[in-house]
Amino acid sequence: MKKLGRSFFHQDAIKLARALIGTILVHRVRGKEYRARIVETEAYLGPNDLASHSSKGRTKRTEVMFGPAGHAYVYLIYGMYNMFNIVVGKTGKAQAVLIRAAEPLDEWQADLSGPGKLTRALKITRSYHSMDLCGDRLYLLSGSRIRLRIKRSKRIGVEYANEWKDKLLRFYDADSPAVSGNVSCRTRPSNAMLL
DNA sequence: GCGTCGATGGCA
DNA sequence: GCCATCGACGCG
Repeated sequence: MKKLGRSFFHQDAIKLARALIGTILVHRVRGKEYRARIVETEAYLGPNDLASHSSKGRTKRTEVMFGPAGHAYVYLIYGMYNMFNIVVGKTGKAQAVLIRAAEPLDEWQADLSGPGKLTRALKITRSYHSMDLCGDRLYLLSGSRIRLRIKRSKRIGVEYANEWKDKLLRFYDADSPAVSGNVSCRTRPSNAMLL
């Protein structure tokens, strides 16, 4: 498994949202290392995409999305949840991929089956906003993609986005119990436990 | 197993 | 006054 570098993140948001499924998110903090396999993402395509925060234009919060790829876009939603996104695509296109769900790896037990639950368990807070993901603190590793079945659907929670609300920009591992809204992830052991 | 609803704070 | 959410509650 190789650390994913800058050029990986320069790909278009749709390609990348798909390519990120099965990769490993690594967070090193206070002497510990948390690793999780990403199983669900959403692509946000830039200022034309009414579901994307970059459609509001450049603000203090969205500024990082207009910069180079491979940085974190983290924001607070509903007063209590942090959303973790990766800035992707060509510089200035203001595209991002939201990381929505993952499976914990190693001996670590956690419920990462939703974007708010994922950041809470992985301890990704707003202090990570604009962090370079090509560093040593929070980064990605290529994962195994054999027998990977990726499905797509409309994005979650963007009903306000007019003609953009139904576009198939959510990607998920069809065989993962940790995909958000999947009831079986609460009644059945995770893939990691079955080994 | 479902639908509904309240929490809670930054942002435009 | 919105929200790229979650979890608790009531139902029958």
